[in-house]
Amino acid sequence: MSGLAREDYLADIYRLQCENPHDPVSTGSVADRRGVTAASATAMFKRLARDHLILYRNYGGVSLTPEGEDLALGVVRRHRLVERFLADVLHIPWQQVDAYADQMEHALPDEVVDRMEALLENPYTCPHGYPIPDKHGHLSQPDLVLLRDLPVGEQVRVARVNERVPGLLRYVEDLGLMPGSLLEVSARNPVDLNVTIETGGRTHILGLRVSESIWVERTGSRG
Amino acid sequence: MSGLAREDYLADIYRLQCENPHDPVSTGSVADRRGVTAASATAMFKRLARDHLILYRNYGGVSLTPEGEDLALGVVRRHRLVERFLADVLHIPWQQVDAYADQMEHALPDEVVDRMEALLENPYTCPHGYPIPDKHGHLSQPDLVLLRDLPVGEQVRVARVNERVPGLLRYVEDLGLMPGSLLEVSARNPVDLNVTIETGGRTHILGLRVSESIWVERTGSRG
DNA sequence: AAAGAGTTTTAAGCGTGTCTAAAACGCTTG
DNA sequence: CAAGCGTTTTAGACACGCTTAAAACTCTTT
Ligand SMILES: [Mn+2]
Ligand SMILES: [Mn+2]
Ligand SMILES: [Mn+2]
Ligand SMILES: [Mn+2]
Repeated sequence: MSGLAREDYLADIYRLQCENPHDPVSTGSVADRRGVTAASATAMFKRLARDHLILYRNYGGVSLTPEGEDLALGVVRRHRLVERFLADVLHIPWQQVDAYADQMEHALPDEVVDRMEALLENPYTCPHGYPIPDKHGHLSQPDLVLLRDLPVGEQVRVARVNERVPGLLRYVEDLGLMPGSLLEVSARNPVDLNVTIETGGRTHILGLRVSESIWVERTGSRG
Repeated sequence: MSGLAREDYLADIYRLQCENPHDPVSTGSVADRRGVTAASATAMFKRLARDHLILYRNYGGVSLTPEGEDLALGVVRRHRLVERFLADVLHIPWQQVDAYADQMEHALPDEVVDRMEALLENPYTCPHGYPIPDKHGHLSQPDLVLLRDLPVGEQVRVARVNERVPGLLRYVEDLGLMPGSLLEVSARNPVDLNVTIETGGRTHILGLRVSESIWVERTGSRG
C-alpha cells in the first residue's frame, strides 16, 4: 500500500533538490544517497513515474510532481519531528537521532505525529536546525548564510549543522557550536580558506569542510 | 534484513501459543489472525522454519524455537511498551493504541525502546493489562481469573481486557471497567451465563462475550 | 472401510526492491 | 568528428510476501 522504500526515495529526491535547486536530480546522486546501485534507482524511478510521483525522462534525471512533493514533505516532517522528539523527550544524543528517525519515519500514524508535535510545542526545526514542514507541507525558509561565506567581524547565531557529514556533529558539539550558539568570525585565510572564530570565550580555526557545513543567522550586532 | 512480516507472524504465533498452550498453533489460526490466506501462512512457515525460528511439520502446525521466541518476545515488548507510551505520554485513547503500536513496533531501535521504558518508569503491563517482557524477555505472569469463572461475592480488581474483541474497549470504558477498577460479582445466571456485577456504585449485567474477555485479580477482600 | 468435509499444501503468478553484467547513451577531449 | 569514459538504462535473476485455484491430506461420520 504505502510502499516502504518509495518514501525514502521521495524524501532523498526532495533533499537533493533542495541542496541543488537548479539542476535536475540525477540517477547517480539518488543511488549514492540511498546506498543502492544506479540500476535499482532507475527501476524505482520507473515505478514512481508510473504513479505520477516524479517526472522522469531517460538520461534526464528526475523531479518531484506536486503529489510527489507532498508525500516527500510528509516524510521529511515525520523525520525531523521524530528527531526532535528523540532528542528532547528521550534525551538521545543528536548524533544518533538521524539514523533512528530514518527507521521510524515510515511507521508513524498521522495522529501520533500530530500529538508529538503538540507535546514538543510546535518546534520550527529539527535538532540540527533543518525546518520542520507543518501539517500542510509549509515550511519556514529563514535567511541563512554559510559560515564559509560570512564576513569578518559580525556576530551571528549557529542555525544549522549538516547532519550528514561524518563526525561533524560530534566535533561541533565539542566546540560548543550547537544551533543557538553565538560566534563571530575574527579572521579568514584566503589561501587555505580556514576561518578563525570566537565562541564562548574560545578561539577555533575551522577548515573548509566544517565552514561549508554550518549555516548561521545574522543577529544584527557587531562583535 | 530484519523482515517486516516475519515479526508479525512470530508475535502472532507467540500470542496464539499463549492463548492455547496445549495445542500446536495451526496454519489456519495464524492466517486468520494475520488476515492472509492459509497459502500465505504456509509459505511464511517455510521461510521461518528454514531460518530456525519455528518448528514446522506439514499438516502439523508450528511452534517457536527458543530463537524464534526471543524475537517474538522482542516484538511483543516493543508493542506493549509503545502502547503504554502512546496512551500515557501522547494521551491517545486506548482503543487506538493497539493498531498504532502494530505499525510502530517494527521500526523502533532498541535504544529508543529502552529510553521509553525508563521514561514510563518500567511499567508492568500495556494499557489493556497484558504483561510487558523486560529487556531479556522475562515477563511476570500474575494469577488472573476470567470474570466468567469468578465466584459470586468476591471483590476483585480488573487486570486485563482483551484488546482484540471489536468494540469491547469502548464498552468497558463506558462501564468504568478499565484495568485497576474494582468490582464484585453479585449474581450469575446459569442458563444464559450472564454475570451481574457491582462497580463504582452501579450494577451491570454482562454477557458471556464480555465476561470471557476480562481477567480479574483477587484482592482477598469480601464484598 | 469408504465418503465427505474441512484444512493444508502445492502450483502458478504478480508487484516490490534489490543485485550483477552488458548494452546504450552523452559528454568531453584529441 | 570520432574515440573514449563515465553515467544510465536494460536484461536477467533472486528473495519476500501476497493472491487464486487445484491437489493432497486428515479427521469425522456413516
Ligand atoms: Mn527512512
Ligand atoms: Mn535533522
Ligand atoms: Mn506489527
Ligand atoms: Mn495492549
